This record gives sequence, structure tokens and C-alpha cells, in this order.
Amino acid sequence: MAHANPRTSAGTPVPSRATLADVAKRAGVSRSTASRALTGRGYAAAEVKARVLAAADELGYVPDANARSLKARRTPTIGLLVSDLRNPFYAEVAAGAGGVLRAQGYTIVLVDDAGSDVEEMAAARTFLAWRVAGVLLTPVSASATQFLVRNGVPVVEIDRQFCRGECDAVLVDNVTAARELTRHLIQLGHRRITMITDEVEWTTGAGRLKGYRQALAEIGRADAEDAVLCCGFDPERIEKETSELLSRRRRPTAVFASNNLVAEIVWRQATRIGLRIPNDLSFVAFDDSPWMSMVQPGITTVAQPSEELGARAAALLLNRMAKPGRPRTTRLDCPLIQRGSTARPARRTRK
Amino acid sequence: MAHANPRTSAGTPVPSRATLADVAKRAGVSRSTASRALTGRGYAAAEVKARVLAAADELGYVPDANARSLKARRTPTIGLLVSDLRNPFYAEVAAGAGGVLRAQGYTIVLVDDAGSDVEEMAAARTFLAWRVAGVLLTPVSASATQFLVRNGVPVVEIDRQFCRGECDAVLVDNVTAARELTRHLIQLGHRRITMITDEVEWTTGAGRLKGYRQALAEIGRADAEDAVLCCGFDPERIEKETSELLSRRRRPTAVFASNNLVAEIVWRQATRIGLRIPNDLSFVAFDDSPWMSMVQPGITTVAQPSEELGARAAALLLNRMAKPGRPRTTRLDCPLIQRGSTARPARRTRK
DNA sequence: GGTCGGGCTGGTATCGATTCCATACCGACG
DNA sequence: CGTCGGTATGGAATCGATACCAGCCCGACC
Repeated sequence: MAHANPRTSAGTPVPSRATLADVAKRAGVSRSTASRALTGRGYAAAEVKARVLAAADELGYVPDANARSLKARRTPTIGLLVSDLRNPFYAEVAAGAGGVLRAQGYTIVLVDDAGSDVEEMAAARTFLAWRVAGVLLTPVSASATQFLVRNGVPVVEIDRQFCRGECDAVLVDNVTAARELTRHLIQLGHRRITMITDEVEWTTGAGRLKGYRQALAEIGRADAEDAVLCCGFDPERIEKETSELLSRRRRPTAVFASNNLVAEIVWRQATRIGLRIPNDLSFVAFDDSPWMSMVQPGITTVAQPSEELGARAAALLLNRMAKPGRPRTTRLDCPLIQRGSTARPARRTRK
Repeated sequence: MAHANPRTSAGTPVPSRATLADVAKRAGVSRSTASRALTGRGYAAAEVKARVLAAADELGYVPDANARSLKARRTPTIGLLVSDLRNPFYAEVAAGAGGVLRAQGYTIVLVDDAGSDVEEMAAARTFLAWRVAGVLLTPVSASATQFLVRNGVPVVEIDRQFCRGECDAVLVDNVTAARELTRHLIQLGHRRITMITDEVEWTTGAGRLKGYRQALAEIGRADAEDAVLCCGFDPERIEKETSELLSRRRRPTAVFASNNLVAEIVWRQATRIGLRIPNDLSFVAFDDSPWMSMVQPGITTVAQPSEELGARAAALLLNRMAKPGRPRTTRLDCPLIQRGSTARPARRTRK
């Protein structure tokens, strides 16, 4: 249903607060004058201005943002849609964006869509209803973005891209980073490298897969398609398939986890099974996460500049709101961080 | 300045979108009828209703939340104020609250105040301006809460409490949990246990300190006040003082980190110095964090039910909005999670 | 002295949705 | 036949802030 009324809220109406009219009356001027005195737009005699300001202070007047937005048909508000706040990656993206936006006087309306495209679409409707000035999102489908763009809302896709050419995007260079990471393993002498990933369809999964393949192609191993373990998003399934993979007699000498969630599961399984890293298994991950620098040995990763991703996206959005133009895609680099989880493969794997 | 105009937003007004009047005209009815047909309040003939619904769909009508809120003088929106989204604790609180609120049709306005009371107060003004139906916050001072309460906004304090008796709160039982944690160390035979904390003034720091002291008092060691290292919030200072403490000849046999931030720093210093946990040093922390179950050995902690903290606070807020009443404080338990970071103290420390 | 223009103020329409009220129609019933 | 109750609809006021416009005063300048 397209217009199910968004739950007309609960509770009682807020207790009446001072309005502009109250301030005006107390200062003995008209609403127009009070407005001018408070906003500083238009003429207001210094003496009158002081009186109005004083009246406002005494009444604890706080202008009603809804009324203001209604009249202005524009709100100093940005919609922010992420997939899962509990994942440090998204939390940092949100923090990065929040810093920039708050500094510019914008308020954030936050929605966590739990990775569901239905929730994502619902959030898009909410944003539109609030007439937000722009939207930042880590998309899980194309539809929400398209819906917003069609309705004239500036949108910036973050981390993943579903609507290339239709809106701005701030991504990381998944291909290059994944290639570097894989090359690193290859240089150490690894040949049986399995990539474990949840998906290979989105720009993230696809890009990382591509980089991984490129590196393998450089040593003539492009055909090793069976070396990719794509498990979907269900943690239990990832757990099961990983465990199965690592328990094989002829298991890979190195694994490449495609993001921090997968990495955590893989690492736990490897540890549980008793594989010593890096002696028995080299381990790399895409997307640095706090624990990766704390476990022993530390995990070799490419670090996504997650906070910067959010900050850049916010800056780009503000720019785009100021002056429309052709959509641009920004791609940030992910530095390779070498820690102790990678080493030469053990000799026993030689045939 | 009380009324600095909240940056009158940037950018151009949103492109005009379909309004209720457009829908009404298209369906050949009045705005009143269209409104009744869409909201379902009041009479509307089935045939007319269908026509209005169709018109709305065709026009892609999305009701303006600002206009609606203005008229209703109430918005289905909750303000959420946390100290640092990058800290998993706050991220989880936010996620927990978000789940409950979204399910009830509420939208979240999020502010991250970076632990600053100035930002906190600014956020309170923003919330008031938006006429939010209620506010959830992890306070860093009393003023924002008091300001909101005085203005009739239902508030729930989370994790910390500055306004006891003035508003609801959802906390954890800091005293009991800290006592349990300390007792655990004592039972293992530790006598020189240092608590490392950033603050001892807020209900969190104070409560944890109290529990720690209670446990020590049970074995007649209540006087060991010098055993508390209170370092403030600056990471470098915590680092320096911790490092100094752990490098002493006669260092404690166990340390108790008062939260996950402090714990991370302490743990890193201990590791850097080369102390083996738990052989050279037993280590416990308040506030479980993902890395604590991944490092070897895992860290013994009391786990704050952070997500539940958020969810319960949200539920409590909704309740309070529905029917006002005396403020209530809910206290959740923190289960002790024993991992490998605690053991009997080494014999060398006997005198 | 009359006109001009700048400083300043208040009245009023407006943003979009909701809601109260007046009106109108219909069948049923006294 | 007149009236009543229930269904249905449109007109108009309202929420709070803003902005346009008309109009005022006053000094300056021709």
C-alpha cells in the first residue's frame, strides 16, 4: 500500500511552547518584525532587535523547525541509510558523514535497514516525506536510489554502487586493493588461495573477485574458479562451508576473506580447528576491523578508509546540492597493511 | 546565542512534488475528501476512496511529513544522542533502540555529540526545534536532559544517569558487576589489583569503583585507594600512565579496566611491554567488546547488554509517551564472562 | 516646498495536511 | 409527509514561520 499512514505517532501533543507570536507580543512588535529581528534577514532597528531577543530568551523560544521547513520547502536535514550499525564499518561511515554534516548545520535522519531492500525502500519513502535535502546510503538494491533520484533528491551511494551514472558515488578501489592483497600472497609463494565471500554480485564482491582473479591471471591461474567460496549472508552457512573447506586434506594454503564479517567467521573457524596462522594457513582480509590488529598474529588486510568514505560522501552531497551536475564517482585507495597473518606456505604442501 | 538561525540550509528548494491538492483535483474531489480517503479517518465512499488511491499512486504522492507534523503538533520522531558511534557500545545501543522504534513507525534523528557537553546541548535544541516525541541519550551532563524535561519532552537516560528522579533511565548494575569481577580476581588469589579508569564521577565510573571497593573491603582492603588509576579521557595519557604502572618493579598482579576503550589501551600496553596474560598479569574489563573474545587468551569481562539497553530504553520511552508517570530507573544485569585472561597470580609476587 | 529614497514596521498570503462544521442526500419510521 | 440518523462531501480555519508588499517617517537634496 503506497500511502499507509506512517503511524500517526503516539502520545499526546507536545505541551504548547512559545511561538513567534508570543515573542512578538511580549516585545510589543508584529510577528514580521520579530521574525526579522531573530533571523537577521531584513530591517530591524537595533533597539527593537534587542527587545525581541530578550523576549525570546525569557520565553525560551525555540523556532519550530517543521513550520520553517514547510514554508521554506527545504529542510536542513540529510537522510542516512546504512545496512548495519553494529558493523564497525558502517558505524564509522556514519560517524564520518555525521561530523561533516553537523559542522554544516545539517541534522541527520538515520535509518538502519538491516540489509533488507524492503526496509531500504521504506526508508526512501520516509526521507522523501521529510523532504530531506539529500540522502547518503550504502545501497542494497537500485530501487531506493532510483526512487529518490526520480523525485529530485540528491543521492550519494557509499561503498557499493547500483546506480552508476544516475547519482554520485564514493567507493573504494576494490579491484586494485584485492589484486594487491592477492599478489602479496602469491609473492610469498602461495598458489592455492581461496577467496571466501558472501556475495559476488554487488560492486564490492564483484570488484574484489575481479582483483583476485587478475592477480591469479598474472601467474596463469585464471582458471581457478573453483577456488572461490561464495556462501551468501547467512553466518551459519559461511561457518559451515568454511569449516568444511579448512578441514579438507588438501586445503588451501591461504584464504582471502572478502570483508570483516566473513573474516571474523573464517578466523574463528580456523582457530577452532586448530590451524596455526600463518604456519598452517595464511590469512588476509579485505576491510580492516579493530580486532584484526589485536589478535596474535595481526591480520594482514587492506584498510578501507571507512570514516573518510562517509566524510567524502557528505562533502560530495553538499556540493551536489549546491550545484547540480553530471554524477561523479570517487574511488578511494585502500592501503595494504601487513601484519603477521601471512607467511610462506609450509613445505608439506609441495607435491 | 539562543536563536542563531540554524543555518537556513543550503541548496535549492526541492522540485515541486505532488501535493494533496493535486491528488484531489485528479480524483475530482475536494482536499478534505482526499485526506479522509488516504488516512482512513472519517467517511469516504468506497468508490471515491479507490479513485483517490489510484490518483495518489499515479502521481507518486508522498504526504509531506513537515506539514503533517505542523498541523498535528506532534511528530513520529525520536531524538537519539550518543557519545561516539565508532565505539561498538554506542553503536549497539543505537541499533537496539533503532529496531524497536522503527517497528513502531518512528523515525530517528541521530546526533553524535563526541562526548562534548556543548554539542549535547546543541543537540537538545535541535530535538526541541523538531518537536520530537521523545529523546534517548547517553548523557555527558545534566543540562541537556533538564532542558528537554523542562520543555515537556520525555527523556530516557541510557547507561549513565545525571538526572535521577527527573526522567527515566536504563542503566546496568555497575556496582554488582564490578564487585563480581573484582571478587573473581580475589578468589584467584590476587591482592594487588589496580583499577584503571577514565573517570570516577559519572554513575558508570563511580558505580564500578564502588563495586571494586566493596569487593576489596570484604577482605579488609578497603584502604587501597592508591590502587585506582584515574587517567581522564585522553588516550595518550591513559597509555602513558598505564605503561608506567605496568613497568614498575612492584606492579599489580591484576588490572581491572573500567570500559572497553580503556581496556583496549591497557591491553595494548601490556602486550607491548611483553607481559604475558594471564601468567604475568591477570586482566579483566568492564564492557565486552568483539575483540575480547578473539584475542588469545580471551578477556574475562562483564558484558553490558548494550543492544538490550537501547531496546529497553526505547520501549520505556514509548511507554512514558503514552502515559506519563513517576520516573523509573531500570537496571540490567551484566553477566560475568570468564575467558582466559585471569589466573592465579605468579608465586614470585609473594613477599 | 516638494520629491525622493532609505530605514523600518505591520498586514496578509503562503507552505501542505488535517479537522471541524455546515450542508446534503438517502432510506426508514412515526 | 416530516423528521431523524447515518453516510458523504466540500468549505474554511488552523498549525508556526516567513516573505512580499504597502505604507510610514524622516532627512536630504533640488
